[in-house]
Amino acid sequence: MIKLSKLTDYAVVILAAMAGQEGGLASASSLSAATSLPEPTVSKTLKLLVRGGVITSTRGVNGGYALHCAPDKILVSTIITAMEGPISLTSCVEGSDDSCAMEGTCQLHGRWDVVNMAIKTALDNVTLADMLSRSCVKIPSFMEENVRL
Amino acid sequence: MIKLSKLTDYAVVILAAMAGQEGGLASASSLSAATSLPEPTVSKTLKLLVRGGVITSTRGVNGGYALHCAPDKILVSTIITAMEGPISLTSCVEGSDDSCAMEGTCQLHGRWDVVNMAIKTALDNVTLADMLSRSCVKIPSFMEENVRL
DNA sequence: TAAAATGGTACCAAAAACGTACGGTATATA
DNA sequence: TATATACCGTACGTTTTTGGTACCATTTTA
Repeated sequence: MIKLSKLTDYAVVILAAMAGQEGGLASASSLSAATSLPEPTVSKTLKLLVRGGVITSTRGVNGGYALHCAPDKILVSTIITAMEGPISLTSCVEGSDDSCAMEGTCQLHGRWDVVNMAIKTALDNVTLADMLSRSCVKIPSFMEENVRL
Repeated sequence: MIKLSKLTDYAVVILAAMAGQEGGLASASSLSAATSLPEPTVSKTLKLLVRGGVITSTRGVNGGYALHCAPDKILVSTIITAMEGPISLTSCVEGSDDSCAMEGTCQLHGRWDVVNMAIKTALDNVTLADMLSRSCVKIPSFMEENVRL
């Protein structure tokens, strides 16, 4: 089904809430209230986003989270990578620890990188802002020209 | 991890074997021998590829499988769709049976379609032939021009 | 009629995802 | 300095998905 995890979906919902509120830090609990998502889940999601560099965190009283940069500067690929790890479609390419089981016979070892790069490029060209724009009138950046890919 | 299932990986390996052998039909058992993959797995994979229209099948004695068209006409998106179902990243958009749990609060219901389309477009521009070309000199079709996506 | 080959379905074990909980650490304020 | 707030890291049990296999039905040729 080539689908993303629910956590990634939540991430965008949460980021949308953060982008919506003007200024200041947002705590995990306030974002939980804003999104109607359970607090532990929100917290878990935020931690991953911090680790991925999508948002920043401030500890202590009055602490919270904030977008690391403007929504139109946050790439969807960055969000997905933060939530799901590196974007690579097959186990052949992801890690070097266990080499492909059919090393000898597999005639296209690593050729998935062609596809991986295509997807990576596609995701690099969609920003959080593209996803947030409610009016369907706006044309996402990747459709502005008559590009083939 | 946004990764494909192993079956999809096997599919490409099998398709490579089919593209490699000149003419005639290939049976599941012969493809099993050619790829060193267990026969039941090969069989299962082939069934899905037939259903997806990637290959054709002939029943009965001397039957077997054949590519539906030339490798450079077979899109990676077609292969992936055959093996994993429709390409849509989140459950929000895939089926209409269970509507999004946070219908009211989710402010970007369906906005993943922007990303889905980007990925679909990317996969539509890579063919099986692109993946099979062993010489790294060949430039995949989607890289021929200076496209942004 | 028998053999070869695909078609469809069902099942079990393994792996991954989901949701949650718990203890730790940093920081502002009283 | 004490305390409350809020992030940080890890771990655990349940549920879902995937992976691999088996079984029987159907089709076609010799």
